[in-house]
Amino acid sequence: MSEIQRPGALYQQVAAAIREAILAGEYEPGAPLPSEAQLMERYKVSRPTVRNAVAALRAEGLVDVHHGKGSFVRSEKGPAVAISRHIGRTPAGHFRLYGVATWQQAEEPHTYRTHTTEATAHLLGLQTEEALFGCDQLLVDPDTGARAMLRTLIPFATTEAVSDLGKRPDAAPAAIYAMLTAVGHELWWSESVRARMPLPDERTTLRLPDATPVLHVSRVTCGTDDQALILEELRIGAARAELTYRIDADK
Amino acid sequence: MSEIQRPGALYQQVAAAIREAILAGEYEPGAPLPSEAQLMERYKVSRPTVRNAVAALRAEGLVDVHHGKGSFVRSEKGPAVAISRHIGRTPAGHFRLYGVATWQQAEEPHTYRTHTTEATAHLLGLQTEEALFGCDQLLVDPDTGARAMLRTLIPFATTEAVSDLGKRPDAAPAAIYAMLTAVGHELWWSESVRARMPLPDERTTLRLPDATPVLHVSRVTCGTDDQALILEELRIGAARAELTYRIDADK
DNA sequence: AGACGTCACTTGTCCTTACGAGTGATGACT
DNA sequence: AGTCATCACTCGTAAGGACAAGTGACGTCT
Repeated sequence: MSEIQRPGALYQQVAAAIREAILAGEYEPGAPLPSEAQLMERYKVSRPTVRNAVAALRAEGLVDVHHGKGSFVRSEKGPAVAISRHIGRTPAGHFRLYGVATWQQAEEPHTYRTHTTEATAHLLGLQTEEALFGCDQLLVDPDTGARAMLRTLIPFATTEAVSDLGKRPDAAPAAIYAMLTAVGHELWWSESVRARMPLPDERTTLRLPDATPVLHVSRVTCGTDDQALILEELRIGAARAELTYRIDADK
Repeated sequence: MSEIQRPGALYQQVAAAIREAILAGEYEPGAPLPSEAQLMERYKVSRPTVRNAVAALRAEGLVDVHHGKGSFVRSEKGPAVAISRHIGRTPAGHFRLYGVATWQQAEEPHTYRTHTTEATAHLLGLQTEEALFGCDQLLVDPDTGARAMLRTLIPFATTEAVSDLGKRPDAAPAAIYAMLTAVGHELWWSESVRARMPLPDERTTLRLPDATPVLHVSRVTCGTDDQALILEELRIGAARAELTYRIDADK
């Protein structure tokens, strides 16, 4: 390393130098970094050290690396999709879920039967091992190409009360809400938002770049008697999406 | 590698083998993995390959490594703190922000003067380079030790209308809302939630483990005339926290 | 002109070797 | 008994070499 070494490990010094250069605008977003050979030459370090430094920047999400081409400054430009989790109703009385409503199914929905786990039972207010309808969908935003995994879990108690639902567990959320309202439910929702690193299969199906977390949203839909009717789980790459909420103070 | 090699790189095969063992419950959460030397022996690979495999599992957040001790299966047990972003009002008319309200300041708040950037100007409905009050706080949940960074940005226009606010820009959010309500505002909030990997300084101040994203919440508080009054930005490690929202359909 | 093979460049993988540094237990010395 | 040095174990860092694999351009052959 040619510079004054402050923090500690060599590769961290190299990483810090490159990071500062990026944040200082020395390399434009999308522009290529020097090749590994050039970085070895510039900082007088071995290739493993250079690779270690670049790996650190990769883990921070600052740099994208393409095999055979080079390393490039990630062009952030913020989330491409704003998913509004605010739920409105059209004048005709139909529900509108802003954002996700316009998405398209990337492949055939997969419906199946399963049962509650410890986590899902708690959210739905049921015992464990109770039977559920399940439906997994892969959604795509045609404009941006952003992908999302949507899982809908419906207790048998709900489908018994709403016969249409048992026939169409793969219906769009808005349609499901309409069915529930048709039988007299006054709906409200409870959402919890988490973020974590994707598992390998999520990385591939959502087509996630390096170092991009997934937003994991669990929405429990409740009816008039405050009983949980449906559980929806949405997973989406956080690099491309943001969730928006509108909140009014209780009066 | 002793097993049949399917995917590709050796280290990925090793990583996959360990990952499956973890997910199959072969190693309990919190239990130590075999040491690097033992993994070299078991899979007949070199140390760099073993380290590469473990690094992959680290990046997935499956494994925690402690220098001098060993590698351990991360004990997830879900988020420790549920931060309710639902805003209620006490019978006396004071605001309550569930969750964050009980947090304590970990160090002295830092107040300063700054100006709007391209991003903040858009959220606040202002031009760029307009003057702002800023206040950065580091909050700690005494129960769980979870840490959060809270930044409050207040346009001069807001402090002029609410004289108390100019004197106490480091006030707690609930107190600020009370001040705004006292001058006749009917408040509502617009929040956007994103997740990304932390920058190095965020990693240290929030004391984040490996491979944990940060949840980044931007809350714009608006008054009676739907004009933006305040921008609050909350950053918190996603491994320990989840955000919860209650949503009612428009009627 | 077009198709295709080659070549130079890039990053990816894997090995060997060596030493530094944190941790905890063991055991000797005071 | 208590204190502290030592040691064996862990992971961390760094260097060197070698070859595989993806990419794009250049040049040749048809």
